[in-house]
Order: sequence, then C-alpha cells, then structure tokens
Amino acid sequence: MTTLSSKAGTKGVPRADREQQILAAATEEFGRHGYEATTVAAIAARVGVTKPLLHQYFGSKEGLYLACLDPIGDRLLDAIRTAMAGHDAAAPPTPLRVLDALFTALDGQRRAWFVLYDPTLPPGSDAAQRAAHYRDAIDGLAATGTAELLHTAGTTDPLDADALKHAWRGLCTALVRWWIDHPDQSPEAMTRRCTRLIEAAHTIFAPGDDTT
Amino acid sequence: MTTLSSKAGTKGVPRADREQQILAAATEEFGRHGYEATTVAAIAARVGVTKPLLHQYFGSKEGLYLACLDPIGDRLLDAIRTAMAGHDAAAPPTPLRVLDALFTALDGQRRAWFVLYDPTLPPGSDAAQRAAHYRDAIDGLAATGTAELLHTAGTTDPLDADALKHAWRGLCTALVRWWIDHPDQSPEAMTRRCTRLIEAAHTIFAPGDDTT
DNA sequence: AAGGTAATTTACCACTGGGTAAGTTCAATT
DNA sequence: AATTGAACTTACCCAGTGGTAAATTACCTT
Repeated sequence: MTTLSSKAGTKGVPRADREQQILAAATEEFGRHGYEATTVAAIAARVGVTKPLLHQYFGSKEGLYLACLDPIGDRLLDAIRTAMAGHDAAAPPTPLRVLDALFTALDGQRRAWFVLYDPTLPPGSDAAQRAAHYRDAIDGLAATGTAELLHTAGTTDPLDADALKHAWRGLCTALVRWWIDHPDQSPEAMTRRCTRLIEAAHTIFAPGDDTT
Repeated sequence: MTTLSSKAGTKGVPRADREQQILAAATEEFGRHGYEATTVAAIAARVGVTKPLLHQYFGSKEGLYLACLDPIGDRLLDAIRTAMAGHDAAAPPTPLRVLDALFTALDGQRRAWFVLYDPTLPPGSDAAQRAAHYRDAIDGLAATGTAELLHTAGTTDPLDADALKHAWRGLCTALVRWWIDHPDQSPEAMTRRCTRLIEAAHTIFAPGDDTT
C-alpha cells in the first residue's frame, strides 16, 4: 500500500504566503458573487487547494470573510479620512478628492468595495455587524461632508442630508462597478473622468446660467 | 381513521388570487434578500401556504422569479419611456421627470426595483438574461438621455457617456434604497427632495457662480 | 537514519433547500 | 348521494455546502 499516489502533503508554501493567497482569492469571490452565493470550495479551487485547509487557517466561512473585511475596511477608511482632512485652498473639491482616494485605494482589488457593501451577509451575524461598523464609519465621514455642503447651499432638513449621503454612496458604488467593467482604466483616468462628468452635470442642471 | 386533522384541502382561494398573493410575497422576498438568498419556503410561509403549491403554480424558483420580473420590468420601462417622451418646455428637467416616474411606479412595491437589479441571479440563467434584457432597455433610454446631455455640455467621449449612464443608475438605486428605509415618504415628497438635492449639488459644484 | 512538525489531502457527517409523488379536503356538478 | 376536479398538504428524494477527523506527505532537525 502506501503510495496510493495521494496528493496530500505540503506543497512547500509557507502558511503566511498561503493565507495571503487565500485572502486575495476570497476577496475576489466575495466581491464578485456576494457572501451568500460564494462557496468555500470555489475559493479553495481558485487557490488550487482544498476546503479543509481554509477551515484550518480561518476557522469558518465567516472567519474567512472577516479576515478579508478588516484590511479592506481599514484601508478605505484611512484613504477617505486623509482625503477629507488635507484640503489646500487650491485643491479640487472634497468629493473629487474622496473619489481619487477611493480609486487609488481600490486599485488592484477593485471588487473589495463590494466585500464591504455586501447585501447578502446573514443579518445579525458577526460579519454583518463588522461590515456595518466600517460602513457607518465611512458614512460618518460622508455625513460631515454632505452636511457641510448642504449647509452652504442653504438646506437644513436633516433627512435631506441623510438622503444625500446615501446618494453619494450609491454614486461611488456605481462608479466602482463601472471601473470593474473597464479594467484598463487607471485610477488617475477614473478621477479625470469623474471630474469631467461632474463638470458636465453641473452645466446640465444650470439653466439659470444666463440670468439677465 | 379519517380525520387525522390534516390541514390539506382547498382553502377556498381561487388560483388567480393565490397567484397574485404569491407574486407579491415573492417580489418582496426577492427584492429584500436577492434571488440567491431567498428560499421558496420563506415565500410560501409569507403567504401562509406550503412549498409544493408554488412549484405547482410557477414550475420552479426561477419560474416564480420570472413571473415577478415581467410585470415589474414592463411597468418601469413604460414609466420611464413616457417620462422621457413628453417634455413641455416648462416642465422640470428630464432627470427629475424620470425620478418622479420611478417613484410613482414603485410606490407600494418599492423593493421591486431590486428584483430587476439583482446581482445574485445565477449567471447565464434564463432569469439573468431576462433581467438583463429589461435593464438594457432601460439603459438604452438612459443612454440617449445622458448622451444628449453630455453633448450639450461639450463632452464627446463615449466612455464618459457610458460611465454617466451607470452613475445615474447607481443614483436611482441609492435613492430607492433610501426611500425603502423611510416608508412614510410619499413619492411626491421624494421627488421634491430630489429637486432640492440636485439644486444643492449644483450650488456646491459651482464655485464660479459669482464671476464678477 | 529517526523523529517531529507543518502543510495538505481524502473521506466523511449533517443540514439545508429545490423539487416531486401521492394523498387529502372542499365545493360544485350530476 | 355520488362524481369530478381544483386547491392544498404530508412525506419524501437528492444535490450541494459548511464543517470535521484522520490520514498522508514533505521538510527540518537531531
């Protein structure tokens, strides 16, 4: 017996490396199909490894998700925070700086955005709570931004501010999705495109430009 | 024997009525959790009925989804089409008319929007194709709108138009989602809110308003 | 060489969820 | 009252998926 031609045994990949590979694959799968529709086996297959290894390394499907979520959440949060903090007078307006920060932070793992904004997380689960925590943190930043902007525009309704916050989030999501469908676009190109679009939108909604 | 206290047998609800109840429940569930995460049993329970009845009436989970999709798709498509067609000179700008049409068409079944824009449909399935067909039809309308608007703004890049189309779709989605979270808001109130927000956004991105 | 340990697989269990077969109750017709 | 057909359920099968136990291989030390 012996030598049943079993493929078991180490493949010489140290644990830390393997974990990174798994996290990358999991982020891709979670981001592409959502938590619910993602199978552990699919992630394993993507790495070229079998299911039990993932369970040994990350405990459970949810553990694996959380391991993906944390770095993503931190990275995005940091990026947005710094984008909103440092504002020269001569810098582009805040929304554009935030978009630029997003594109830069997501480059190389664009689908990571949808790991954070995954609607299929089991409600009440640890994963859902952690994801919500990160989203709330980001929303908090967005809230100060939108509130400030609305204030300068003279609007005071707090519901308006909340709706605008959500609208902004939806805009970001849509832009990231479009970006995913156009892999050749660099982050910088995206930022420039957004600049153009905002400018265009501005012209469109400004019929009172020639207020004689 | 007999009378094992079985709850089987007709409940006096004619098929057509029951089908409508089921479709309403299914639309709600599909819209709330997405196709993948929705279970047929959950829909049945919501109606107060058991699984096999749904299969008898609609064939399969996918059949049930398609039966939900068609009326929704047609309704939305019609609403948007008429909103884009009839434009007085004195009417509000097209995007706002479209939003108003959306809110009116979705009132009473707001989650229906997410039946159409369900990212968890099994790729390649009949359901995914039909949903894509409706989305494309709507996108087609949006495309003519955005292209026209971009043209007046002087932008010519077709990718810009495509991106704006997606951004607009994302905006609509976000607004509908916010609306779902605020059930007390009437469609008209939503339209007014959007009018205010667009106006505010316009002021914000117009630093060159006071070009003395 | 022998032994230990890390990396990895094979083989399995339990549960859930879509789907089906067959039976059960009710109401209208004959 | 007996017959038929529509509405509906109980009980079941089967595939897929998360998860686990135990075995297998390879490297590193002594």
